[in-house]
Amino acid sequence: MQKEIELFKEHLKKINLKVTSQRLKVLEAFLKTEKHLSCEELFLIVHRNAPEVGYTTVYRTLKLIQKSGLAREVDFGDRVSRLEHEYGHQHHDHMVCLKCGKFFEVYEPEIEALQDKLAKKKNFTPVRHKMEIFGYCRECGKK
Amino acid sequence: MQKEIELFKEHLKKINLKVTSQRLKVLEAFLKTEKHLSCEELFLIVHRNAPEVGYTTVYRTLKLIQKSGLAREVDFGDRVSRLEHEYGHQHHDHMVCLKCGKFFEVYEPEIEALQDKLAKKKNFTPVRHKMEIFGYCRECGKK
DNA sequence: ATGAAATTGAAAATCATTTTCAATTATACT
DNA sequence: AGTATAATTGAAAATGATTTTCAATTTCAT
Ligand SMILES: [Mn+2]
Ligand SMILES: [Mn+2]
Ligand SMILES: [Zn+2]
Ligand SMILES: [Zn+2]
Repeated sequence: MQKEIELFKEHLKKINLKVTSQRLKVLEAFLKTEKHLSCEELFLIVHRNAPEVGYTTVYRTLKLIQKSGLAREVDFGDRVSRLEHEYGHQHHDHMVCLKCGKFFEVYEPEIEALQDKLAKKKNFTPVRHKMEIFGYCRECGKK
Repeated sequence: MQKEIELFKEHLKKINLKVTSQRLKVLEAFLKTEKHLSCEELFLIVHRNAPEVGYTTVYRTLKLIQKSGLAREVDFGDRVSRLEHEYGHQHHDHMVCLKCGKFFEVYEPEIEALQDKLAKKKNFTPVRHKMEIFGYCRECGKK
């Protein structure tokens, strides 16, 4: 976790932003929680131990965490932004159950390779992609 | 276009909803515009010829158009819901340029097949999926 | 220590979308 | 054709996530 905190501080320095206790508290709460967190969920976690940190600051800090490369946004189509760990985590995509809402992380190297190939064929320089398969999980699929 | 209108009317009948001039006006505007339209964009188009149709009705009708199978929602990550034609159109995914915002429709059968295979492997029953590749288009990629 | 520049949190604003509700309209059934 | 009933309508208000505003506070290079 120290490595991540250092990377975050470096990122702040690089863009002339200041290291504040609020920002560190938000970052640490994010790092300790290995989940796909919405801003609100993270605010509630931070708020428990540090009620002095405002909602707005959590929002703003989450943007910084993303930009520092420690997190990426995931979008399950419900119009709520969620963050997942990026640093030290392999890229992956998701399958989302339309009934119970559970989701599963998936990674298929063959698909990843074909995506790059497809982009190249179209003279497109890929930066990132998003793939979500919606359907019914093992339990919910049994009708 | 008549075929689509018939399908829409059938869908309404099936769920005991009424055929109204407002709904037909919204549908026709959608069918005539082969674009990835947001609700607001479609409202403006409808409004030109039929200022009596309200914003809310456009929203509500778009939901019906989706449910009738004539359109599907696309999500380019900007928190705005857009609809594209579904009926008579092959499924496809998108590549979105991070610089100029242009997007391209892509279809790669090998990827589609692997997605299904992946789902099956996880005992997941796929219903639909979404794949977007973000990056730089041919023009913007040249720096 | 000092001061310029950045940060903060509360409240207000924004923006897409959804809900509410009283007035209007479509449709099934005389 | 007339009527009853349930659905529909549009304007306005509500919602909910996110963003902006701003005066007070804090950081950090000097
Ligand atoms: Mn994940
Ligand atoms: Mn498309
Ligand atoms: Zn499920
Ligand atoms: Zn471009």
